[in-house]
Amino acid sequence: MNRQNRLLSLYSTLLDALGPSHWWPGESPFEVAVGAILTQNTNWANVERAIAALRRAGAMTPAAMRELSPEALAGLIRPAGTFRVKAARLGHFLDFLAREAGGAADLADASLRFLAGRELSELRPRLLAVKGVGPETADCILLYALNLPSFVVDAYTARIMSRHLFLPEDASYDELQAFFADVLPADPALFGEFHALIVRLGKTWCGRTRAKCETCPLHSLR
DNA sequence: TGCCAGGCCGGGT
DNA sequence: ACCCGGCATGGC
Repeated sequence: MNRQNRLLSLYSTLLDALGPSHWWPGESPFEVAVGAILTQNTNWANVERAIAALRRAGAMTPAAMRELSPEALAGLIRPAGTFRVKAARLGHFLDFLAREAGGAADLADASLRFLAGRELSELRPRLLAVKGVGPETADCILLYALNLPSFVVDAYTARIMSRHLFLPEDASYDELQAFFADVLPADPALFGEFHALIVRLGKTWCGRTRAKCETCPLHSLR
């Protein structure tokens, strides 16, 4: 079986076992992007507390968040962990948005409409140039906030590909991304659902240790 | 009680 | 081009 068929077969197995994902959880493109930064190396349950605090403070638009002092922003996102680092990273992302926006009106709502219609090949390098936005965060923003077909790779992807499809454990981000993107149709809905399924599988069965490996829905595929 | 979670950066080899 | 320590909360 070729790579495309193996990946599509993996995809249907996951979809059958877990059902559709309804991802990324978020009320707006801006909130999705904020969540992508907050979830770096962090449990999503803690990110939700931080997002709730930002909403309560009325800070879930670029303009409103920019009004906060770094200390105030850090205080609101404290439950997400590494909060001083993440407050600075959100600040850099807000600066990026302000540079890309056409005017103040663009920053007043959470739609990020002013980024719609850009080319993926132009936008990705610009996001990667933002301090605190690495490849996974950039791809999450591109895919889930802006609906552009950029395949997202994370720790679960690396583990699952190495354990179930025998890719090298030390495969790089770009290699893993190309493994999917080179053979799958560049469809944001497919990319989004595929990554969501991988994370949901990973949370339950594919942690750093192999404790639950035996009961994984993919175990029979090996 | 440690270990872990949907990474990334900066400084050192 | 890698390798590593730091960042930090809350759950199991």
